[in-house]
Amino acid sequence: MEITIKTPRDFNFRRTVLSHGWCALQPFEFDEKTWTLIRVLDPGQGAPVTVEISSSARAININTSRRVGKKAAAKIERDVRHMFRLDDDLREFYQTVTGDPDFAWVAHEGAGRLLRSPTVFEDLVKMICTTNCSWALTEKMVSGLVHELGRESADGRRSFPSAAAMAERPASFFRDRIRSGYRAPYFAELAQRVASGSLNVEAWLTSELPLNELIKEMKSVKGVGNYAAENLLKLIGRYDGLALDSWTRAQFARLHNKGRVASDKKISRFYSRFNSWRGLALWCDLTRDWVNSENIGE
DNA sequence: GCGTCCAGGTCTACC
DNA sequence: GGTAGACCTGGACGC
Repeated sequence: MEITIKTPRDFNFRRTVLSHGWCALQPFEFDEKTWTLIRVLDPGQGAPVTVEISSSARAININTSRRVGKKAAAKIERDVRHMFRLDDDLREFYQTVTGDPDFAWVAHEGAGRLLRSPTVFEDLVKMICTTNCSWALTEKMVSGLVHELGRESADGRRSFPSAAAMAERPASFFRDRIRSGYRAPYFAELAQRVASGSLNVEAWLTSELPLNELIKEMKSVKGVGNYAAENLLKLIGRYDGLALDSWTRAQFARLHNKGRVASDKKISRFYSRFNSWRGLALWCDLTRDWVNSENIGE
């Protein structure tokens, strides 16, 4: 079964898929030969569905692993729109960067839409998995969660586990089976809070809290510090924070400081001209070469 | 084979 | 409020 979604004029499928590392973290799978993003989605009723997502002229095409009803199809479309940020309005951002010769390419290529998961919960858990470890360990922890606790689609692939599924497991499970180390009690506590309803992380998407209060709420989740909170903010559409980490600092040094370590203040000054869009400007700048000139187009 | 370092940080105790 | 030290894992590296 195929579902087609029209895309905005300034949308770039390839830039969005490769906007950051999420496309390599399960349940996402990226087929670079066919430029197809594959993952399991929970349609809300019945078994999970595997979707293969590709693009054509001004459209995203979704192939589902089985036929689904109207409600499920609508849920899948909502999830894909959410993941690819199709409803994000980046016109102000593009106007801002177009005035700068070194950043005009961002608008020209339609960069700036950061791929996200269908739920804030999934993004939050994954973000904690990226902290203080190698990318290989991040992949190991995330795939462990999917394989141990995800629901199975007909083709054997699995969804990302729900908070309820994770809440059924003790901290020892996350330590011994997921190999998440000191993060294990954090996952157990987070899943309990979300599953019980005492913490509604999905509400962050539409929160009208001032930035500082929203960050404070995010940091009430153990394992979430400045880096994780600022990256989560980017995924809910707020780009004030730079989310500096060892990789972004090294990349900035390479691109803008002749290979020498730059202070965080210097990095902050460099992007300050982009005001509330500075976090997104930084990310686009440092990841520009992730998509080369040969595969920018659709 | 073994020890050390460190990676897309965070938490806590202490000052 | 600022900071030092501890915290898990696993791969890379030097010996």
